[in-house]
Amino acid sequence: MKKDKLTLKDVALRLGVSTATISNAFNRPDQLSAARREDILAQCEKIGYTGPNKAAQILRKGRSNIVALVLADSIAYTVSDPVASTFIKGVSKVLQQQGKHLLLYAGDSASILDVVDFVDGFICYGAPKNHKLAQEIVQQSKPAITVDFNIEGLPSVNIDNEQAAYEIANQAVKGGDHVAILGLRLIDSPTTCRVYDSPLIGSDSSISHRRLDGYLRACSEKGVNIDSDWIWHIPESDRNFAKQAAKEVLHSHPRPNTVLCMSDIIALELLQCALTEGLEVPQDLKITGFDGIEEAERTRPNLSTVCQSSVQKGEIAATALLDATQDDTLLSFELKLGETL
Amino acid sequence: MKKDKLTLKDVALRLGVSTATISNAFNRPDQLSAARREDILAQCEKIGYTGPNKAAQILRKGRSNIVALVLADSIAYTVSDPVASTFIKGVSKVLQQQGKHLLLYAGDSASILDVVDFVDGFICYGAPKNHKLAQEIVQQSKPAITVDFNIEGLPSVNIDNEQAAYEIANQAVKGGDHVAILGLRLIDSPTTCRVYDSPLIGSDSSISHRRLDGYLRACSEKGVNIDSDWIWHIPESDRNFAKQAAKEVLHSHPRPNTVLCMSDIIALELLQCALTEGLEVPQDLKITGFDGIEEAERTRPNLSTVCQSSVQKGEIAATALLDATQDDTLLSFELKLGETL
DNA sequence: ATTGTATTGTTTACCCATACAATAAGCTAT
DNA sequence: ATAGCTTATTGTATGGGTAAACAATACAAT
Repeated sequence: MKKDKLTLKDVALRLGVSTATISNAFNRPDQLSAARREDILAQCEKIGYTGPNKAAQILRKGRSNIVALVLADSIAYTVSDPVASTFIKGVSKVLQQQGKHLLLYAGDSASILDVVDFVDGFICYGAPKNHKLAQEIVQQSKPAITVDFNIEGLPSVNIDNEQAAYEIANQAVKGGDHVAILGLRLIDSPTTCRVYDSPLIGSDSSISHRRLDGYLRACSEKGVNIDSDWIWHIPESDRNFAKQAAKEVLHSHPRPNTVLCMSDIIALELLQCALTEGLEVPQDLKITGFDGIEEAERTRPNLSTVCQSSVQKGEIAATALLDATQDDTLLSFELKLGETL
Repeated sequence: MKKDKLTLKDVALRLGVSTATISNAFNRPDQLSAARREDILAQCEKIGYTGPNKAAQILRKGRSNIVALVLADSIAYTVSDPVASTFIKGVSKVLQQQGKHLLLYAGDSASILDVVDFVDGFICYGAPKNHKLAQEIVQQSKPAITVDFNIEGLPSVNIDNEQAAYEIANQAVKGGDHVAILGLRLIDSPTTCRVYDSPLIGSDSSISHRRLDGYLRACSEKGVNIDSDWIWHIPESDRNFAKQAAKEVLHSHPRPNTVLCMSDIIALELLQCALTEGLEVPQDLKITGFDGIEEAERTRPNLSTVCQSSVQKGEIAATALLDATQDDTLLSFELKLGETL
């Protein structure tokens, strides 16, 4: 079934040429005559040598063609998140075109040390749960790029979250409305809860902060005040957490008539809860989402939300990484005004 | 920001011990005294040596802690498929527990040659589009395991698709019903179409064949005949392809009153089309799915389907791979009788 | 004092290939 | 024929580390 793998040396011996020549035949066509090169490749094919050992190449060349995608959370969580998996889609498309491979790296891992020596670069999607991880990545000399968050020293790809949140809130909120916000990762709590006076987590540039700022700016302009009692914290964009928050909002007194949600998943859960409880949307309750996932278009009523192209984000991020771009990229977004307003 | 990376040799020189000792301090605690080991590790920490270079370790040890997950299709497609991404969830959970890393590998790639030298093993999820790929993997001496398909020479993880299909069909089909089947990857066509007399693709053990066999057995037992005109081919479990097939079925004459779908995605598209067209489910149309995805529980009416735990499948596959299990694993399934029957 | 046995640390060969300098061969111009 | 220049090929140092064989030391038992 399997003979012990041939090495470059074996082959060189067998063909009576130097190892350098075999290596050149595979890697640097300009270093030898075309005739000999073809001859060598043909012979290799015949004896079953499929090319230089990749592990050795990684060591010698210092390049593996592997790009690590560092996710905000666990892999398990990420692949089931429609926004994140769409992002991966974009990334993988570009990587495949460029002959690169994709290593998924959980953002709650202890350290990147066990891959940093061989991966060609890092794409960091969303602030890793483990802050140390982000720090480690900055320290490295490997190319790296961040998406949906910023960290001093690395280029980033993002939309203007503050502006996007402002614009959608602007569409949703009317003077005199009673507004609640269902936020993502606002405070340091593993469970869904109202924010109250808890200190906000994450840097000021985190997307949640930016979105919150945008929401508040829009409300403020309409003369609507939002007390932190009416801001909910949801630990991750998970349906169950979202559902719990949704129920709390709907059962709170007085019930808000407008709810700004920091993700479509959250908004859809809220929508479903509201319908189940017999509320009329948008008459009794206006809802906005964020992201523009496909599912949000299929619901009845369909969701009003901020659409950003996660696929494009992935493509841009991967391209920028491979090109070693140093500048931040600001992507566009657009509002989708659906039937929940 | 970054000093040139320290090597084991540098450190050995600096600490005045041999490289082997430093290596042992990191890898084989039993090879030196605890005191010295701690001293060395402390010193390393102090001078900023974080441990042996992983690229070199991969070459020398012949092990990388990277497992390649070879997907049936492109990565882009796979991550957006609920079944596949749930599977990844299971795989990644186990790998992370074991300190392994996950490399996503597209099943339509040209070859595995560019990773085979360094990955520790392969998990093949669904028959790769590129048949050569599967062949290559069998040829390797690396551990490998297949999921949702079989290939001579590799252990597999699967459910009894024939029996599962038989049982759900058995619940759905009554004597005198007019039954259609919406099948997945049955023939060699890139578009949705009726099967007619086209030759079936894939081996006899492919899940689609097994499911088809199960459906037909159940129908046959009820005295229901299904002509191949009433079997549709859908090239992949994609919503658009599914929708197209759904429409064709609903507009065909005479319209079937029972449709057996080889995936929940297909079934849900059919359900939505049917409702949109004003049909009553299940009065006018009975529908069965396959897989048991979450979304199928949330629809109204919710779907009758075969539930298999993709997470578990992933866990089992990863575990079996790491344990180098050689036996096939047959997982259980269960019927969920929802409101579409 | 001598031998035997653990324990600890070092030497050395090896993992597999690539980059670069050096050599050899072929050719032109004088 | 010789110097000078290309082009094709090879020798060798290097990438960073590990495993197995080996040497050295410490200590107990004889």
